[in-house]
Amino acid sequence: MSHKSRNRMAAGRRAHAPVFAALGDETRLSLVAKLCGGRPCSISRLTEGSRLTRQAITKHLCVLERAGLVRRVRRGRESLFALDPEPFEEIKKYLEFVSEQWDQALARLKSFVEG
Amino acid sequence: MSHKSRNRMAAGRRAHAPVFAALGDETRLSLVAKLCGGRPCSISRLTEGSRLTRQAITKHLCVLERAGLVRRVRRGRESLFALDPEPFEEIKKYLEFVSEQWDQALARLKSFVEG
DNA sequence: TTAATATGCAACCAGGAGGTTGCCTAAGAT
DNA sequence: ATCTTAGGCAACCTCCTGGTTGCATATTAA
Repeated sequence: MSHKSRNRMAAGRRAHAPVFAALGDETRLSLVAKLCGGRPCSISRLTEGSRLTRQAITKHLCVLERAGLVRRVRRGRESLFALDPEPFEEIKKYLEFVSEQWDQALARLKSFVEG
Repeated sequence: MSHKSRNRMAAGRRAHAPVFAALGDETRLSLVAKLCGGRPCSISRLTEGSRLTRQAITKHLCVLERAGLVRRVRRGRESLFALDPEPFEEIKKYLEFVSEQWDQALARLKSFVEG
């Protein structure tokens, strides 16, 4: 692997780790699921049906926001949150890259064994 | 959305959250990157070039192992670790599902506005 | 104006995560 | 048999995380 490629991968790690971390929590995954509906939701609305406090949900939303997975826009007295699909696409590409590397490595090992 | 579908999604969250969490750390992503090479690596080998202790790396490997991202096999006095691509595929599918839901929701909103 | 709703802010707490050190055991190498 | 290397185990520390409660503030509704 080239130096450039290695640096790119290291940069990718720094960028992707927070996104993975933000998704690494059941509560936050359920928030993401609710926001998949397409229409922005207020904090109160997102808290409905949860056993957690509004503040707990707020914190989780902040985590998602810091990771860029969600955007907040203030409307009147409420904070509306909506999904941002871009980071999802990013880490999907990253996972595809990992799979690809893995497959190529296996192919090399196979040809080495056979050759 | 149907009840079945909702239950399936909740089960998916329970299954996927730990995987995302395991990937939500730069050190562990770099370990994954090294293991993408295809050949199993010992703990000492994976520690080489890191500023962390062998024990720290061991802990990270245990996290990856608990999440199913990595498999350990003992050979002589060393523990060899290899990637398991299956969980990667799983969360990739999950991300694709999220994107899909999002796109469909957007399409519905669009037709609602236009109609 | 007054009441109700939606949110923000801060303090606080328990537990877990990431990391270190020290010591012990097992397996190769000489 | 002895030395060296790879790894496991446990204690310990610090900081972050997930969660709570209490109170303050800004809108909206009556």
